[in-house]
Amino acid sequence: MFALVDVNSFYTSCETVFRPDLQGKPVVVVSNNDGCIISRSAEAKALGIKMGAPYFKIKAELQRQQVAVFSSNYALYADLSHRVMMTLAEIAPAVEVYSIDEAFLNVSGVSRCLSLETFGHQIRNRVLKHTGLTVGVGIAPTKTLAKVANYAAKRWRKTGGVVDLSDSERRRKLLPLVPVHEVWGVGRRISKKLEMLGIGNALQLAESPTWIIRKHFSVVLERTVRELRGEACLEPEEFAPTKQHILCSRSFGHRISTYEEMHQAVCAYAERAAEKLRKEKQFCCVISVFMRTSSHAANEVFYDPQASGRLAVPSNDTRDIIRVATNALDRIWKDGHRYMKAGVMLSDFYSLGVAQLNLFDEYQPRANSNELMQVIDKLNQSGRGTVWFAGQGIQQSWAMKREMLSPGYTTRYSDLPVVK
DNA sequence: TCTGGGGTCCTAGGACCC
DNA sequence: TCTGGGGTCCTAGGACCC
Repeated sequence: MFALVDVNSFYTSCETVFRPDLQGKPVVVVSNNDGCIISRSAEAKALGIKMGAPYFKIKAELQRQQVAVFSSNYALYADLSHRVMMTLAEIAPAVEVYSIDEAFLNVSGVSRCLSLETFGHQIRNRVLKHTGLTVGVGIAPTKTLAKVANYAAKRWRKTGGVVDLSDSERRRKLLPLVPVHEVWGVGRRISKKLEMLGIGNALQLAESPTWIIRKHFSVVLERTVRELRGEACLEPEEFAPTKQHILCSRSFGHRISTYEEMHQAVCAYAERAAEKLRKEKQFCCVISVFMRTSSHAANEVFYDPQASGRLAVPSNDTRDIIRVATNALDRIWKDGHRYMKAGVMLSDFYSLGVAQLNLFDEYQPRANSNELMQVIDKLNQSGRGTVWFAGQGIQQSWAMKREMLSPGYTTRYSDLPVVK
């Protein structure tokens, strides 16, 4: 039995926890670079503000409606997320963190002690008390059904934020009320196709013959259908699987047209990617770099090249990653464009000890690499950027825009809230 | 002027092997 | 008239998730 717990309007809720004056008011959070809307409070949703709307297009309207706007403050969200997950870990037998604001709990066996619904309310109360955040809880025998239950818990007030779908009769009543595009794993394209086949709600999807699904779609949707019927296809995951790729990419605060600036950005992203790689305790062989101009600029040529390079020996040393990344950049750089974004991707990972050394390898791993990287990571641990490689520059005129950033309430001493 | 940043999995098609 | 049968690996692209 699974419980899916997720925080209501996570990013905006994080902001209002520290701004009680904004509770009950329309609040939104915009993406990196103050690009588009990525989180809305219930009041903002009620005003009809759309998810993903470009901020610059609706700025005037937001002002008129007196909507509070915040730049993304990931340091804050990550910290509150961690607190939520720790709280869940105290109550539940097993917690699988699924995203920054969601976790699947394995609640098998709980019903022997107390009703699952009661358990759901205990979770809500505890998280609210510890973090000031409100969660929804959906309980069911499969992950997909737990998602459906969670949707219902949010959608209908009278549920009190907890829905238990362990009873199959209750599922038969609820599933027809759930539009097919709200089902986990059914996105825009698939829901459109399903609707053309006359499948409009979750019950109709659950009752579709498997061969029809396989004829028109892939095994992924077949699994979804089985899960909706109550047949578990997705296991609880005890350990987070190791990543296949690590990507660091950003849009720039303004368009870049000089090689120097691009070189700095690629160095900075390579450095950050290497840091993530070390955090995963992995080593990589392949480093790719991409950059692109705006796809929205109608009268400019769209240019989005990509190049990659390979290390002979797997490494997670920032110096190796930067060397290959800048080398790849040199192969794709072209003057005369206004670039809006770039990124560095790492792939082909190896764990410590399993790397295959090249028989004729003349590059031996760098001496003391491990120790040096450890020192750097430790220095940068609290508040990024204590030490860095020269390549990424000091000024960083291209750095992303975050003009409405809230304080680091829980991650920075100087920003601690003061009670007067 | 101005449109995020991460990830996953699956499939099809091509190159290549015997 | 007519050209096997079975694989693997890689890549690009498409779908989805948050």
